[in-house]
Amino acid sequence: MNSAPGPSFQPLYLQIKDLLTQSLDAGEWKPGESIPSEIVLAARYKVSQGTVRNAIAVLAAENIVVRRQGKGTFVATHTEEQSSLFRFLRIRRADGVDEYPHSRLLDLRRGKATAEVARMLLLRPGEAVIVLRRVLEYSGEPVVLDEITLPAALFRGLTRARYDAYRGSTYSFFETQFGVRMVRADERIKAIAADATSGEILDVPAGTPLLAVERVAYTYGDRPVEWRRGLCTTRKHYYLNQLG
Amino acid sequence: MNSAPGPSFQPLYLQIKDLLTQSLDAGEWKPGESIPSEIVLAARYKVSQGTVRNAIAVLAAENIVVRRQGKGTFVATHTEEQSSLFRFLRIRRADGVDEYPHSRLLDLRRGKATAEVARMLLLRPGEAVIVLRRVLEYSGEPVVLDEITLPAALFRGLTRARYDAYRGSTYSFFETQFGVRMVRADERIKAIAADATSGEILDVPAGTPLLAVERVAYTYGDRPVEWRRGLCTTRKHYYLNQLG
DNA sequence: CAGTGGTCTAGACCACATC
DNA sequence: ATGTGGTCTAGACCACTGG
Repeated sequence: MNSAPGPSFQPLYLQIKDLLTQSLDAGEWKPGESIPSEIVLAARYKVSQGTVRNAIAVLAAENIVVRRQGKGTFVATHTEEQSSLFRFLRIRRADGVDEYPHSRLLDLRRGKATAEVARMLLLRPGEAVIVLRRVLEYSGEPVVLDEITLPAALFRGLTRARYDAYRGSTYSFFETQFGVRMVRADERIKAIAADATSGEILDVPAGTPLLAVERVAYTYGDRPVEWRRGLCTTRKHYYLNQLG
Repeated sequence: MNSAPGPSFQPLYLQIKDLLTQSLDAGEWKPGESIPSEIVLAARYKVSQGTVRNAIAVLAAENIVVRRQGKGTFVATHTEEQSSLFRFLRIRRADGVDEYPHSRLLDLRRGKATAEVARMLLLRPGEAVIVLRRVLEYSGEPVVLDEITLPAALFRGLTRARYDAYRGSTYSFFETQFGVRMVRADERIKAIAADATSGEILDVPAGTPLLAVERVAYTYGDRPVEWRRGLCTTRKHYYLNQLG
């Protein structure tokens, strides 16, 4: 069933991968659900099972889907899977204990995209955004002060009450409540001095060195949908990174 | 040619991968050289070409080898390959220009492993180590102050003169001069204040916030062979990380 | 041209999960 | 027992490299 070379020079399995990605993006299969079996997909796309396997292998390597022997292939989710709980959270306790922090929302406001945010999120300057400020607490102690900027168009109905009512990680919240699934992010880290405001919130003196972590997060198709800046005390915590 | 299940429950291709890793570790093929073709390896190990492909695919995913269509499969190296120039160097210029820094060695001394270093490098406390201090300069400006601790047993003959004489990255130096190839590293990042010494070297006032990046680097078989602590000014630079 | 890795297929069997 | 993904094989052909 080898398709003719055609105008596209992409290998078949990457074309299949793109088709699967489109279906995922369109919501044909939702996070946590299983996608059709390899045999069914092979019939659907008129290719061999091996080619489908190859396509799915790429999606699995990108953490878009998760394969479970004997059960099926599932759309990855931020909701379950402790394994990926720390995929987008690199702050760890210095004493080595694994702890997932509690989030406390400080405020939520609607505003217009600044030039910088508009550039990062590919919005028009002045386009409507939602800005959340929150604190991440480990064992009750404030450690991270986050400012999260979101395109309002994608997060209609996001209110303080809904955020507070949700149990789970932020990306789980975005995924289940707004259908926006984060698949990738870039971070830029600097060291800065705490100012009066952030120092007070994080319970450190002004001037204390903090990690400043700026993040752009992307959904399917490399579309940026979140801009974030976190200030983090590293008195009892550190940022963990694995270089492969 | 399916081998009997045997006492090992590992799939064949992972067993092949381990055999290849052993050969790499033993220096049968050196960095930059090509390994035998898939067909030759399949004959050598009495398995099908597909199984060898699978084994090599894992090694390629771990950046242990590099596959080049039409040419062969090569042992990855820190010496060539601009693509991997920044794999272990995450500090970038804030203005976006790609620049590889120049290294200036401050001093090199021999000493004994402290308890902390011994634990990190799996040495006996007091075992001989070599400690390098150096500055990374971008466009002539000091940006990173590194302290690098190495097990003396693996780096015999490492002298200031040899370090200064070498042209290329540090890991390229280790690889070509001492046969120690880094394949993986863990980093822990904190924000600290510059003290008088580091401030002077990095040309910032004491108290300036700096990134403190601690690294343990590993060679084949997850053996730790380098401990490093870098202090980095983030006035014109940042630490880049990609979360996948 | 020959040799390499890259893709695709078809089929067999294994390991695991579920009923 | 059935269905899933995981492994392994054998063979064909494609795309790229270099003599």
